[in-house]
Amino acid sequence: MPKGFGDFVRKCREELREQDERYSVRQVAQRIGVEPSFLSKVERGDVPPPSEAKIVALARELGQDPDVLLALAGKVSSDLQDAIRRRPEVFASLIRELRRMPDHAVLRLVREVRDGKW
Amino acid sequence: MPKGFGDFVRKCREELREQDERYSVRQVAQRIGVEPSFLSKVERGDVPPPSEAKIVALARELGQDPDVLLALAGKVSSDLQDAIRRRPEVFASLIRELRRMPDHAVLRLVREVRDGKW
DNA sequence: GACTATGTGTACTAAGTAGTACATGATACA
DNA sequence: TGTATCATGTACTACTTAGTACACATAGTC
Repeated sequence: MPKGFGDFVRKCREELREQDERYSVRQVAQRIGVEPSFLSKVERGDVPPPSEAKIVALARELGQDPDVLLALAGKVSSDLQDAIRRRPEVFASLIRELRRMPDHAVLRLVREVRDGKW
Repeated sequence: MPKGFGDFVRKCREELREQDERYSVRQVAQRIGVEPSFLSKVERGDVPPPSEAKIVALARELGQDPDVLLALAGKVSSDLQDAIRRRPEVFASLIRELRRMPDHAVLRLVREVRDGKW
């Protein structure tokens, strides 16, 4: 783990804390359902990032995109994995094809699909 | 694991074996770099599917699509996961958008991208 | 100056992952 | 009839995951 996860979480939490006392390690830990010492170690990169469920809870708590936080933790949301596993050839070829495309190209694709031309 | 993985591997291997003696548990195990007893247990669902590397080697050996075999094992190829992790928002929205689309729609998309219209 | 909250250090654990090593009994063949 | 090959059963292990439990030192506060 390239240590980005813990730093990011700590930064987010401390920023929120400037406005609201309820964003201490202890209180956030309690709200997402882990021990304070564990969250402390996670933030300092002392232990690897927690499970997907806790990361999603943390993202909620910090007002961050769960997929981004999961990515920082080196993970991919299990519902995305499910989608790929259900149709491996299709999604594998799609992702490999788009891997090297710039963001705006992929996003244009998303919008076209969403606008029902398919 | 819904037990499909082992059965599928065994079926593939035994089919190949009708033509070629070299597809015994022992010899295949040796070629993919595991103990025969381990492959035997894998095929019978006695233990969970092996690591990604072994599954890919097995797919090669059996002439199967690695992504399909990985999917049967409940996994997603790590290079696909990497692609998603590098741009979580983009790929997450893309996959969630396409999740409920029929195969032919997604494949048409793949072809259009490949044909450089983007 | 006792009380409380805060962040952190130490020690431990239960379950899962990914196999190896070796022994056994059956089968084939020469 | 030995020997080589086959599939499989039993036992064990090192590593990782995902945390808990509790003690500790510090800082504010009533």
